[in-house]
Amino acid sequence: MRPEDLPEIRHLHLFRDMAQANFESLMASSYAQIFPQGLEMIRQGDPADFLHIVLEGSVELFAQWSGRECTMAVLRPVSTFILAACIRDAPYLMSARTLERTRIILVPASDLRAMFRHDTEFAVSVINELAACYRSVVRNAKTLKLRNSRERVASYLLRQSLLAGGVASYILPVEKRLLASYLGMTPENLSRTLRLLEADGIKMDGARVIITDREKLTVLAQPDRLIDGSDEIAGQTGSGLPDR
Amino acid sequence: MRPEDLPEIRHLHLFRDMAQANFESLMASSYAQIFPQGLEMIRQGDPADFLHIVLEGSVELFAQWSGRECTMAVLRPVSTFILAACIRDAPYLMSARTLERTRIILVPASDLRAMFRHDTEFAVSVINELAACYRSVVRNAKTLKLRNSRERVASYLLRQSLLAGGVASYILPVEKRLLASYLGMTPENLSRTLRLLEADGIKMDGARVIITDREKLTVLAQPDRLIDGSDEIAGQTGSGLPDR
DNA sequence: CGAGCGGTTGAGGCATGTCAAGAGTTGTGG
DNA sequence: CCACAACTCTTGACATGCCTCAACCGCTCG
Repeated sequence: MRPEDLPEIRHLHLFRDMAQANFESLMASSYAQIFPQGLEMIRQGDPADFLHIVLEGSVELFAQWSGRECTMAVLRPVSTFILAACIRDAPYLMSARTLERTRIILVPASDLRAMFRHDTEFAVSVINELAACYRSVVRNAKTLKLRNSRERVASYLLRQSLLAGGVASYILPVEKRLLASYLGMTPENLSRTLRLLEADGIKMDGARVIITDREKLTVLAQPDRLIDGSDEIAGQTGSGLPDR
Repeated sequence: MRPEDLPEIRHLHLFRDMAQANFESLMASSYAQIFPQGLEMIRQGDPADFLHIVLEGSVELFAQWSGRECTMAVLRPVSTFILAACIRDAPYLMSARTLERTRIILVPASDLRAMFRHDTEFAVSVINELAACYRSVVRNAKTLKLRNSRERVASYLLRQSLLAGGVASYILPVEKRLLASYLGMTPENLSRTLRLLEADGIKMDGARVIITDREKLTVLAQPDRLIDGSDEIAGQTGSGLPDR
C-alpha cells in the first residue's frame, strides 16, 4: 500500500472516527492490489474474507441466477463494499468485477470483526455505515416495485443532474447497457425509453444527457426524498449507481 | 409493560448479549402499546423516534409513491423493525400498519443510540442485526430483478414449505392480496399464476398449499441459498414475508 | 339479510422482453 | 496505419408477460 493512500481511506466515514493506533493496526494487515479491466474479483457464494476499498477505477456489483445476470451497483473511489458479508462471516450475495483497471485495498474480515469489538468509535461507524447501506437498498427496492421503467429512467436522469449540482447537461457515468441492467430493463428498452423521453424534457446525444425542460421531467419523475434521497453521508461516493 | 414480556425481548439476538443492567435501563424508558387492527402506526417520512418490537399480532411494512402502494414485509412476534431509521435519526422509508390487534414495545431511539456507545456487546449485536437486515433486502432485490413472477411465486411457496420443516402442505401465512403485493404483482395475476402452477407440482385449496410434486416445483423454482437463504440468525422471525 | 371485502375469472390492452439486423465505435494485431 | 473483430447502441418486427377493468362468487360481519 502506498503511504499517500492512508489519508484517503482515513477520510471515509467508516474509518474517520476510530483511534489512530487502531486505524494503523488495521491498515498494517491490509494490502493493495491492482486488477485489470473486466476481472471478476469476487464470485457470489464465495466466503467473505476481505473488506474491499476502491481507491482508483470502478467496480460493478452484480448478481446471477439461473443463467441471468443483473447489475446491482457501480462503485467508484473512495468507497467500501461487501461490508455486511464480512461482518456476518457469510458468503457474498453478489459478484464483483472491475469496469476498468482498478486499485483495491483488502482488509482482512477477521481483523475487521476483532476491531469493532475493541474500538467503540469504530463500532459506531460500522453501525452508521450499515444502516445507510440498508436504507439505500430499501430505496432501490421501492423504486423497482413502485415505478415503471419510464419513471425509473426519468428519476435516474433527474437525480444525476441534481447530484452534479443541478446542471442542465452531463455525461452518463456508466454505459447504457449497464444502466439498463441497474434499472431493471433491457438495453433495447432503455434505448427506446430514452427516445420517448424527448417528449418529457430529455434529449440524448450519445452518452450526453441534456435536460431541455426540467419542469416537465420533474412532473414525470416525481422525485421523492424517501426514494431518491441519499441519507447525506452516503454522498461520499461519486458513483452513478449507489447502494453497496 | 408486563414483566413477562422482558424474557421474550431479552431473547432476541439484538438484546441477548448486552449487560443486564443496560438492558433493564433500556426497558425502563420503553413502554408497551396496543394497536387495533388496520391502524397505520408509522407513516413513511415521519422522524424515527422509536424502535418497535412486535410482541403479539402482526405488522405490515409498506411503501407508497405517487398514489401506488406495495408491501415490503410482514413482521410477526418476536421481532424488531425500523432499526436503521432510528440509528440514522432519519425519516422512516416505509410505513407500518397492524394486520390484527397488535402489541408493540416502543424503545426511544435516542436511548438506543446512547446505549450502543456505552455497551460494546450491544453495539456488536446491532452490527450483526443490521448486516443481516441488509443482506435480507439484497436477496429481495435479487429475486425481483432476476426472477419473473411465476418463478417468484414458486420459490416463495417452496421456501415456506422448507421453513415449516419440508411439509407437503401448509396454510399461507398471509392473505393472497398481500402476498401478491410483496411478490411485486397484482392479486389477479397471483391468482392466475397459482392456477397455472398446478402444472408444476402445486395445488391450492383456499389458503392451503399442497405440494403435489416437489421435484417438479424445485426444477422451476431453482432455490438458491444466495436468494432464498436466510443467514440463519434471521430465522428468529416466524414471518411469512421477511426482511426488516 | 345486505354490505363489504377477498378471491377468481375473462377480455382486452399496454409494457416489456426477444430476436434480428445494421450503424457506429473501440481496440488489436498485422 | 489499416483491416478486422468485438462490442455498444439503435431500430424494427414480433411475442408475451403483466396489468386494467369488469363481473361474479363466497365469506364474514355488522
